[in-house]
Amino acid sequence: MKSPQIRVLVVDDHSMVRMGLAALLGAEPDFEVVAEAEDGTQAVSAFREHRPDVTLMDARMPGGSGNEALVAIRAEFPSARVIILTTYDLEEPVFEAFDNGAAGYLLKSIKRKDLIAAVRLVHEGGRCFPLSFEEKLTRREEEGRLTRRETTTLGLLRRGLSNRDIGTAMGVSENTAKAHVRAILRKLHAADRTEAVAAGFERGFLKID
Amino acid sequence: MKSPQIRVLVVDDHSMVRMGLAALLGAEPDFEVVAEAEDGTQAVSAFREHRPDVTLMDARMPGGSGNEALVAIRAEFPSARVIILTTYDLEEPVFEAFDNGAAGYLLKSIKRKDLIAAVRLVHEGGRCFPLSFEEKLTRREEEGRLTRRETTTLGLLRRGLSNRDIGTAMGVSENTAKAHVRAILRKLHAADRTEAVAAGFERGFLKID
DNA sequence: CTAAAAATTATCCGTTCGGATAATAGACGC
DNA sequence: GCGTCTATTATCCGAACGGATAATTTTTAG
Repeated sequence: MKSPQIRVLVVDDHSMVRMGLAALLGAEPDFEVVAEAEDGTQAVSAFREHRPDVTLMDARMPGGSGNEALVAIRAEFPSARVIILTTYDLEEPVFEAFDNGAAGYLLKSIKRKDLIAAVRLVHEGGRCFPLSFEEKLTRREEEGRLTRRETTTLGLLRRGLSNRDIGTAMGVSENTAKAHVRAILRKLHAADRTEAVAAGFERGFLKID
Repeated sequence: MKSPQIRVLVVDDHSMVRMGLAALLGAEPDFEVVAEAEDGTQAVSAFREHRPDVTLMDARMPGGSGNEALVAIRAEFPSARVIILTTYDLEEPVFEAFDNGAAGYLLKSIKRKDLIAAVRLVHEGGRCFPLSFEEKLTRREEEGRLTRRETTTLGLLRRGLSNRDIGTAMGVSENTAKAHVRAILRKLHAADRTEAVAAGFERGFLKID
């Protein structure tokens, strides 16, 4: 081992993805997968034990999202470099990863060459986010993100609740619920609550299951 | 090669999944990954050339779903044994795979041991579908599947169209559109069009992107 | 060919929605 | 302390929605 190794932690609930990543990265002589984890809890433990240079972590896992594990790891190790991996390019999870101090965000469809380059870049202190990310951040600032109450409201809209029932469920008046719904429609550019829920899924505010 | 090899074709747009599957299957002495493909078109070509015993194919790929490739392959090779792989257990894609003659349907979260067993089972002529599949099939028969027009209508609901606009878009009257919407609400057990769209995503009738 | 399923249209009616508008109060940051 | 953001509430009103019901035509399947 004369050249400095890049020590990588791989976190994904799918063993086939973990093995694939290990195979992809292992082909590079200066890469070393020092540990694997199946969920967020294991990820934090594994990070503590191995202190990897770079962590590749799936955005969605049973028992805590990748973003939760990211927060936990960076709370304990502020200099941790974590790249979030995802299947779909939904903007909300990217924003969360960015806000939580991720070093990068990559689609699982990335080609081997680009993956290697991204890990090297992050190892050297760089960050890698989608090309279209800047403009999305800009638009997010212009239009505003959904507030806590609006996020709750969107979750109730999805369940088919009327404004009245949303008010009851949230302990506020029907008029307040209506105000939240209108704010959602405006921010998501939706014509009605139905399109808002669809946009919620498309942009990652709402998740299946 | 004294023992008969099980020749496998792996189809997935993610190279890390292809490599992972190859690694998982390659560990078995009587398994051989004879080809890989990145999309449906390549899958059909690869099948023609290699005639694998079992094909493992991702349900969703750019340029044609796994189900489309499944139909194409089985039209040409009716005895083809194809297992559809998917990340989420959405019922509609499972139904499609079943209807199109898939030999099985597996979640990507499957453990190595179970994957091996499933491929062996399929190679021997068996079929593997989720345990909960029977009852879902039953419920599907009771409640009826969405018709072609209803599926179209659901896609327009998602876009935020009113009944009137749905009628215009489909070249029918507003009353007809309303009838389709009501049929959708009944079949999906949705209180309103908003919950119907959410159910559409959750059950795989609607897809992100 | 015939029975079942799908597609089409319509009316009535009470409920809900969404736009426009405005005001008050608490929290947070600088 | 002061402005911004969030949360809350309210009213008015036309448009849209969803339930109930029923009939006709077209298509599909056996």
